[in-house]
Amino acid sequence: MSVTRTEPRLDRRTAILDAAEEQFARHGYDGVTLRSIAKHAGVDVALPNYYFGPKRELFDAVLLRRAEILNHARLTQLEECLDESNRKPTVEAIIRAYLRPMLTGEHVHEEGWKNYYALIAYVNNSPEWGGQLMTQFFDPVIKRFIDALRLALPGARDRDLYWAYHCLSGALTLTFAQTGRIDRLSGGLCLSTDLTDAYEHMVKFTTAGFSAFREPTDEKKKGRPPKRPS
Amino acid sequence: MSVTRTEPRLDRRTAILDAAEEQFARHGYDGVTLRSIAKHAGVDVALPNYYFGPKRELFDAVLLRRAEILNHARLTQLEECLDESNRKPTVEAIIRAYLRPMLTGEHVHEEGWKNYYALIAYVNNSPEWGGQLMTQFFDPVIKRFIDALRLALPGARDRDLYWAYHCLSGALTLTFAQTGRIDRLSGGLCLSTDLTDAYEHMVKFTTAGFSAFREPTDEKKKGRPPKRPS
DNA sequence: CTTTTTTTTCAACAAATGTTGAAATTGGCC
DNA sequence: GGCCAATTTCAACATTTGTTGAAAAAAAAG
Repeated sequence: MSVTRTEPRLDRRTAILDAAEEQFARHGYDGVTLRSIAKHAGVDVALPNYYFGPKRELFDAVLLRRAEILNHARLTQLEECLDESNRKPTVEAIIRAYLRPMLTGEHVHEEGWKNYYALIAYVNNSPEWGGQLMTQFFDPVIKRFIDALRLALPGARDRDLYWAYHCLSGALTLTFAQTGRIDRLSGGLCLSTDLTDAYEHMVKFTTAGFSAFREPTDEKKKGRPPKRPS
Repeated sequence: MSVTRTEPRLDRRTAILDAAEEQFARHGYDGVTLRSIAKHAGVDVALPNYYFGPKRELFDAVLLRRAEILNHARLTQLEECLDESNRKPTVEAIIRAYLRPMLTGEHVHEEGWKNYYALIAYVNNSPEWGGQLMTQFFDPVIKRFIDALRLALPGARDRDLYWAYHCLSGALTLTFAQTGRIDRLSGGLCLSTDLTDAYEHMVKFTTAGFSAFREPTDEKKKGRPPKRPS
């Protein structure tokens, strides 16, 4: 029952998690077999089942492992940003707090974390699990960021903030999907592996995007006078 | 060799394509079996192979079927926008030309097209095929849009435009993934199925995002915000 | 040491997978 | 009708899949 001592069984366990993380991120849930995971982890086929039960629960375990760490890192950045600004944060500062842990954090060059982020990109865009899993693992923290954005954009409607976050989330996850598309499209001018470059551009783009909702515009103002009594 | 008359063989063929489209969009390439496709199409298991060859070529056929139509619709909108503006288009007009066919076009309520868009969302974020397939099917048209954006943002660097398009693409594909996440996150305030609402918000967000690159900021000049002349 | 518990291996299971070749059916054309 | 080609069905194939139970090995405990 020792805690600090490196228990040998954990080596196999984390090896399985690491291998599963990489495989799931690369090929998706159905594109991966337990046998390939076991082979990459250097263990027997039956071992994943011994530790994690059925395949689906192994998938959840992979997702859960780093979720808390990421959430904690984001919340730390957010509170720091709120404190420094005396609870009057700028939009850019909030977005940087949100993106920094993933794009310029300390573990940004660790292969394991990159695989994890790619996996999140897969999950976020998956019609099967996107809604359920992202809500379960990340939305509590996202709500905190929305709260902060309300402070930075007092005029904006909630609906606008949610849609804006939707855009931010889509851009971020596409970045981590690491498809290499932007490399080809730009003829090598942009590198999908250059996360620092991606970070600066995404900050600028999404900050402007959020700020566009600073004051709510009349929704239906396309040549027809609004019928709403206001 | 008649053209207009509905040839009976085409019924089975398109039934297979429709079923494959829906299944692939919902579960991804590896999450779908030829048997489930055949069952949904109401045909024998061997028929997909007869028409399209191996599974992977059926997948490509699904992707290809509507790609040209979508590309054509987008180019039409773009040229219209360029003509109307005397080759001095606004950013917003270009973005609307890009999004309109998918979000407010005539076939926006056809189930087949919605499935197709969800499939593109899947492909765009897939590390396996994202780079290859999106480049092959869509990037020629995207380059035309980048050209137009250069007209609208003469001061922007090309690298900025590519990254900005990257953000737009990520937001758009997440919209079509139809995960329902924004519904839960917003507590029902936003509906992922309300494409008109998504359209207006994405236009506003991404227009501001692109416009943020109107003048290139000095890359390494953190403490000095540039003064916009206006 | 012995005993007990935990971990790992091994072999095998039933079910499901993509694919194929031959047979059966259909439809068009003389 | 008969003939030919295109289409569809059927049955089966060799693999591969996730999972399991028992045996073996390793580790921990006494």
